[in-house]
Amino acid sequence: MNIKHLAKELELSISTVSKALRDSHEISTQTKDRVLSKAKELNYEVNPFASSLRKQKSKTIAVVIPEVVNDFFGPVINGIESVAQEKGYHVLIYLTHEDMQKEVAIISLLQNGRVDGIMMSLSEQTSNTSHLEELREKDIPMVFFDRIAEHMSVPKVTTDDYNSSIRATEHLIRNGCRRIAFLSISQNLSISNKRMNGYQEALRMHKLTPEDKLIISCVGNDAENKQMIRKLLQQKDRPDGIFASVEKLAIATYEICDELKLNIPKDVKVLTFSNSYTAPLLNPSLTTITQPAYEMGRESASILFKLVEKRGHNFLLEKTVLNSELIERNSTK
Amino acid sequence: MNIKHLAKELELSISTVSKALRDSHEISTQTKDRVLSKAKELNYEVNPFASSLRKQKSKTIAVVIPEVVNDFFGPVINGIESVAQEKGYHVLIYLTHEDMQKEVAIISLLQNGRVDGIMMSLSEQTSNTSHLEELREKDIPMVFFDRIAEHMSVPKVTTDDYNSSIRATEHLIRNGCRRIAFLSISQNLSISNKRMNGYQEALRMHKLTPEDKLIISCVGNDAENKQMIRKLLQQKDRPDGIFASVEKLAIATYEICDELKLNIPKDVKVLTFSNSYTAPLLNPSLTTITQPAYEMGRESASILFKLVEKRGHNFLLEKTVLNSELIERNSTK
DNA sequence: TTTATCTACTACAACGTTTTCGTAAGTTTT
DNA sequence: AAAACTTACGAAAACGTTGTAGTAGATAAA
Repeated sequence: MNIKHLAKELELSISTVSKALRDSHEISTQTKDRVLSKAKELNYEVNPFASSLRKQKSKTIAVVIPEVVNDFFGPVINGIESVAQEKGYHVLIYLTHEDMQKEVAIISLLQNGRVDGIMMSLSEQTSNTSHLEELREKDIPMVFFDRIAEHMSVPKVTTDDYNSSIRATEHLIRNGCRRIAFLSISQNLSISNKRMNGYQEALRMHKLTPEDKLIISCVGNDAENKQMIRKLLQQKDRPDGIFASVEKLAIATYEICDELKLNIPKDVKVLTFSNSYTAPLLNPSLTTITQPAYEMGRESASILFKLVEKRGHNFLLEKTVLNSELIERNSTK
Repeated sequence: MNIKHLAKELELSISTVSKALRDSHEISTQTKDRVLSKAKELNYEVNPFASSLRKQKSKTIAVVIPEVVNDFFGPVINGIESVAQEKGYHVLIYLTHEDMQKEVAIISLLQNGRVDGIMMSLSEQTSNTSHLEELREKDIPMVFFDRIAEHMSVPKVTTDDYNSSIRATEHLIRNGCRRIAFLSISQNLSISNKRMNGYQEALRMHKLTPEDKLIISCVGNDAENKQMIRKLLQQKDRPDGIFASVEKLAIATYEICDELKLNIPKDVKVLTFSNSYTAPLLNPSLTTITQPAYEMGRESASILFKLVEKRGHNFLLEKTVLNSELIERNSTK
């Protein structure tokens, strides 16, 4: 079933049918009705490739993210997908698995017009962005969210990582912590640095001197990270507070505390960025900084569609910052 | 940059260039080398729409699932994506949000050849499958996973829901439960029914009579479901064991127990199907039946690709069953 | 030497749309 | 009544590939 067949059935030209289907003013109402009903009868559907080829538009966007097994990216995708569904767009998903090589390969797949726009969140390992600059030259609209490339002139949607980290650190200080460790992930990642800067600033504001050895760079696999946390907590002058920059490090901390028979929050208070809905049910319930993940997906997708639908909107090159929420629970009591 | 331009630069015909790019034996090695290096130099990439239009293949599959904010579908997508990446396929994602109307709309989008194959898991609300039969007629390869349509002759990948439910129920009985409630989701869903049947069979095997009022159908929203669980646990002859068929109902149960000051596992033991990695950290740690989600994604994607790549493989119309694991923790001690 | 077989290329017709440019009627304006 | 416009349609040229069929020229077989 193609438009040619449909046209023959209707004894009309292909052009007329095409125009009728797209509700052109050049076609009379009766003809449109005839065409539409015949199309439904034969259940004709336009061929997306022919259409995309001709119009040079794919009605598709790509979402490039590190992983999906994660309480943050899940709701983000949800938000993106909901906007896409409203706008009649399709969503391709690509996972980098925190691997820069994979990220480069994926970006190179997207150079050829397969998608009208790209939403992305960088991998932990991404240390330079030349692959993205290259994409930039092809003029494919793009939006960064959460894990952004700070220096690129592309719209960015983030949360208030710096400020919420200050608030979180102050919360720990207020609840009695004096030696607070920070579990960081990649130093490539803007969010990791922002969060760390907030942590350090809060310490300074409260006359506590930031110590380098209290900043643990957890860039390895799960087992390696756990070993670093174990070492940290086995020291004689172990920290009395732990600020994890991502959820998986807080989970690891819980496991290590269990192993070392350290009581949370008595021996050490724990707090993390997390969107897990099981945080309130953990033992003890976990204090979190929770990001508006769904809204972030919706917001960044909306920006992308504005960019896609009318080019040259350079005034959109701003940064959108959404606020995270500090939810105090028993792990910092 | 298209193949025409590239051909002109090389002073070759379009056909020659096309064949050289696709490593045809008709082209000499020197010419191939020239073409490849020139293509790289001008960074030419083949237009996917022209190619798909001509070849009637999209190198794309669709994944249609109820939601993504969920510890089960996350790893499944991961598995699917990893196979797709190996095979050079693209992955479109569509969320039904457990809404049959949306599912129908999405399926109708996929009728037109946009994808070479479809992987799907039904929505809770899907009560009939006529929209899928229609798709079946178009001869688009399809694989069901987890939430399958039992009666359709399409390859299906599931876990051993019936058997693992028997094991889980027996575990509760062995640990002293005599009045075990089952929290079911949609009665449309094969998995829900299988799980319930396993539960009932285990009761019978142990001479416990299944009671209808101990089967709670949680088909509403979160608040409604909680209300049903609250009512269940407020009865004078409340159950001493709860078997939740999905994780969200176990979480709700935890919350209600907290509210009603009921101790898990002393007052009531709780067990659920779940893939949450925080289950061991909950208060108390949660006994789960854990499905091999990642493997399920990989397995079903592999089957789909076999179907896509060589049609007529009707011997693949089997059902693949993977085994879930019962992980005993403190909520059933 | 003639005929058959390769080798390495090219021309061209699809694939199914969309859109520009015509153009016959019919309608309105002068 | 001629000129100018509208209305409703159709022809045909893209969009960028791929694969079939064809063809020179070279080599091998008869």
